[in-house]
Amino acid sequence: MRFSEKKIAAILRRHGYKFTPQRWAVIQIIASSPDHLTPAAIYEKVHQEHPNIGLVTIYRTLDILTKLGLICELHAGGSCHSYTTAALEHHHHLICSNCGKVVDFSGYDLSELEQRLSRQTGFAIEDHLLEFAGLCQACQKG
Amino acid sequence: MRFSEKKIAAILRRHGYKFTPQRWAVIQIIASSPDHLTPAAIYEKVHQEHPNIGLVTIYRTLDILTKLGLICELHAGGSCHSYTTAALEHHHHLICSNCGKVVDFSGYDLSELEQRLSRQTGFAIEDHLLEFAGLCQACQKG
DNA sequence: TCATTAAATGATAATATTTTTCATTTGCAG
DNA sequence: CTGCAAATGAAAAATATTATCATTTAATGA
Repeated sequence: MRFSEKKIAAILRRHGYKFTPQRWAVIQIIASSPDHLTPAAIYEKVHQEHPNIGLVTIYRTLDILTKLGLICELHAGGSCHSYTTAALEHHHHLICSNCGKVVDFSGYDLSELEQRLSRQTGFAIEDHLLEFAGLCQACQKG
Repeated sequence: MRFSEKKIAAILRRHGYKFTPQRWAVIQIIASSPDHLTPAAIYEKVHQEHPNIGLVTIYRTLDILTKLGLICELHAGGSCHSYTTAALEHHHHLICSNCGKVVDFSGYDLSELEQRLSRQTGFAIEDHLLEFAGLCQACQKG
């Protein structure tokens, strides 16, 4: 588990959010899954342990956690609203288009390109998205 | 206009699709817009000139055009199901998160990184997604 | 520890988005 | 021109997302 309960609680509180069992449950489910999950899938999994939790809470929680950078939204590989746990440092993703497995990678620096684009286009670049999709080793054999 | 009617017709037919006025209308609307459009927005615009066209046809057409590479789906900048016209060569996107304007850029080669990742992870990489988001020059002033 | 309060929750309903189905129409190959 | 497979439009079904609001709860400070 990448994040301790205490750390998560602190991060939430620092930003004015409360640390609730529902939010903790969502984080745990996402962090313990090697692949990416849709809101519905997260709901189902969380629901097993916390039968009272509502889907709406899942949506609200996902919004907050994304904003805080505790989870990441994925886009490549045909998964438009799926979430995976966030690493502590800036990173990018490699996604299996068959089983959904997510591998983080970092150490690839886009800032030079970003500066070039900024200079050429006048854009004030705020964010970027870099994802690779393909078949993981296991799925290639299948 | 990047694509001539003849060229589009040929591409569609070559892949076993018919060249219909509806499809042509969708392509024209997307190609003539500097920003990216959601299916609903495309529907509205197309609907003005072709009042009989249905939203379903828009969805079906977008699927096909995406598959053929004639249009691109965008993801960054909070636009999850928006489309923009495709350039002929491989390229990436820079998107204004305020007005939605899309600027293509090319000449940035990710194949080295792709090979490195492939080697390190065993993935058979098939595709990638690289998008930048920020404020365009005009929107920075506003 | 306990009372207070603002934030969060769950239930429900409303909205928005996307897909299915199917009868009818149409592009286009022969 | 004709026949046929493919495409369309309309309606409905299925999904996904957001809004509303009464109730509950986490966190603060006495």
